[in-house]
Amino acid sequence: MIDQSKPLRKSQRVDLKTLAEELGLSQSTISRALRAHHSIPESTRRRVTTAAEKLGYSPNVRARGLATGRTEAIGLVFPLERLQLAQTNFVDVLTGISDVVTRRNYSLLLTPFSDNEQDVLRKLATSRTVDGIIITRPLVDDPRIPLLHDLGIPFVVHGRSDVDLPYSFIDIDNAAVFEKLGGLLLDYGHERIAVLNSFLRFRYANARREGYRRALEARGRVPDPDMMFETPMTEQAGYDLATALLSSENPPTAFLCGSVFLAQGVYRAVTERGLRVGQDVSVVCHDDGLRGIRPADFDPPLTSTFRSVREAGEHLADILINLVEANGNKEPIREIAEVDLILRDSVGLQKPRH
Amino acid sequence: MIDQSKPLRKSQRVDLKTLAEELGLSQSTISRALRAHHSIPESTRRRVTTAAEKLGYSPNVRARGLATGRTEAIGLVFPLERLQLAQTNFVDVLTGISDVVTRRNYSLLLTPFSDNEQDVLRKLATSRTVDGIIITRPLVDDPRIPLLHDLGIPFVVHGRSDVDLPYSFIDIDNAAVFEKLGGLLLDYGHERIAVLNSFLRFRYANARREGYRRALEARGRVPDPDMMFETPMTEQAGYDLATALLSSENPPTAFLCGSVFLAQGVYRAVTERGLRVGQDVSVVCHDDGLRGIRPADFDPPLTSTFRSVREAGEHLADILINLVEANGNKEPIREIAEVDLILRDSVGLQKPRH
DNA sequence: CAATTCTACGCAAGCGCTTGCGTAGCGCTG
DNA sequence: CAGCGCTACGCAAGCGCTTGCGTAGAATTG
Repeated sequence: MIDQSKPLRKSQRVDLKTLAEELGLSQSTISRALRAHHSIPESTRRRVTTAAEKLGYSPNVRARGLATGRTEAIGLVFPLERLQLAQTNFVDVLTGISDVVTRRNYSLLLTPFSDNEQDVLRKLATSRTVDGIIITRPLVDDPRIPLLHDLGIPFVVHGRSDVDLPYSFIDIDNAAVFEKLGGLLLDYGHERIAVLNSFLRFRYANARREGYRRALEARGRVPDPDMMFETPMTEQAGYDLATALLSSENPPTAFLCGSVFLAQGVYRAVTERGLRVGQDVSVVCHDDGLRGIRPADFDPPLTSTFRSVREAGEHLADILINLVEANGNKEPIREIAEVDLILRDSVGLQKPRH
Repeated sequence: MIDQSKPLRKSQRVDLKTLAEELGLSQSTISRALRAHHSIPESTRRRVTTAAEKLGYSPNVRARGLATGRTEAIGLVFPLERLQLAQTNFVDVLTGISDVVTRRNYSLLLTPFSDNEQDVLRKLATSRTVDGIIITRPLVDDPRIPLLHDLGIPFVVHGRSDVDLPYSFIDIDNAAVFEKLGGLLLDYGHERIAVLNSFLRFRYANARREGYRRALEARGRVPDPDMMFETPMTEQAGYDLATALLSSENPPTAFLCGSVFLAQGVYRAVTERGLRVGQDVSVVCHDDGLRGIRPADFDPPLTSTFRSVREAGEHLADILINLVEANGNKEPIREIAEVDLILRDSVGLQKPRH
């Protein structure tokens, strides 16, 4: 344990001044050398960087932030329960964000809230803790967007909102999701389709409903309000609903689910009643590509639309950081990704009723 | 949309100076008033706070941080894959941490790394981005601990390491976990017990092995190296291993699993072979109390030791923040929590072999 | 070789906040 | 009413960094 090779005197705070004295240069030169300013010749630059390395110098981000107005950190604001719930796509989004943030040498400030989101956002923005903000799951008409817009901080939304402001978002074509999924079931002859959607206050759920309506309309039909449900996107909810519906007097022959978790619950209910998915009952859903739950592994494999929410996370972070670094000289980014409909074995022709 | 009640001129940066001019006071007074310094009378304090509220002032954390040396943020450093994997207790720990951090008005800096953890830690500490650091899953002899210790930044470890330094940690008695679990199986007469442990480089896995050894020893027996496994803590790993073992010529009659995921896999393997857990094969595990996977809901309910890893997370954050606020005038906190052994129905007497 | 242009670096003013020290002006006391 | 201690506040020096502007001295030019 006798190790004299330790390069730095322990916990002696080493700052620019120290470095400057050590090298007989001014702070400005050191600073510029470290930031690779062009006015500094390669030779001294190297001298500086090696000295910095040796002394274990790394700039005080608070001071730098004060001077530059930049933090090199972005914030992710979300309701705490999205972390608490087991069945959520949040962690997958987080993973994507986290990945890019790390790669681009930024920091990620996790900012959960319980009930006072507006305050949290306002404080995060005005305290200049972060350079930009990501928010998720926008409502149909989301007040956070005008708020952040007024606050003048770069932000990007995972999903969009029907707000007439120039903000950045990425989204998938949620109307297309339910239009494709619904259309498939209709084309297979299903007449009673249970639609398990999320809560309509969320823009994406709303769009999905509209997409389903279009699928019906294109085939000369109209929605049956009794078959449209707003429900949490959990296995249990799917199970409960499916169980109830299947034992009703006029049970659905197909289920259109907003998430894999719902579909999972529906599978369980169907199986439990001795029925067979894909034969007696058809099931489809939208798949976010979550870790650990893959439609292809269902029995039978589950037909679904697909778009990786983790990639969405990566994208969000990239867009936001670009926005930040462009310093406001950048048009809002608005991306609507296509979804793929992947046919597997969970859909069959509607059987004649007996 | 004609709303003249908007309280603040949009995005005009409002700082201490602005406030000071607005109120005809000095910056110092404003600052002290906002921090509720005793030399400021209640009356002016109120005047200041209401003005601050009205103008939407919140202090620039970078500047404050520079002046005070505090960030009011803590960092969580972890390998990125702990987020990527579906089966991990990491998100539960994170949830606990996140909860407390929010409650105590701190920020949480998520700092994943891919391969250069030491650098990340060093940079995080010396750049003064955070006031303290949480690290997880220590090795038997973990180099991060001396590093952080030398760096002189407050930190706390989730789990402990056999390093002779005064650092803070919380842990469970992992030896007791496998001693209890193993003892139970032994007392039920099992002779061939497959032990599915994590990798021994981790201190906790090591301690567990030792605990199991003690359980054996107390009953006059010695470990069978062929029955001790180091494996990822996933369902698939549990399934694969159990499948292989059950079809070997001298199959185990019991499985001691390090995690619920492993146990889940073992259940699947057992069931698939037409055997019955609790009758033909016994299974026990340690349960971290993860979201969405509860031993009590297994079929049959799974006997396990229990300690909530989410509470551990809460605890970690609390301890670290206390440490930070004590400013180094605080002895290291070392807590080793008890685990409860909860008997359910997954253990039966060893059947006589036929 | 004087005039000019670079090259390589230094000065010093912030960034927005905290805080040790100082000081008017007030009400008391004796 | 001089002397005193408070009360309520202001001054100004940082915290560690960035950056616009300035300037020696070397290199280049005609």
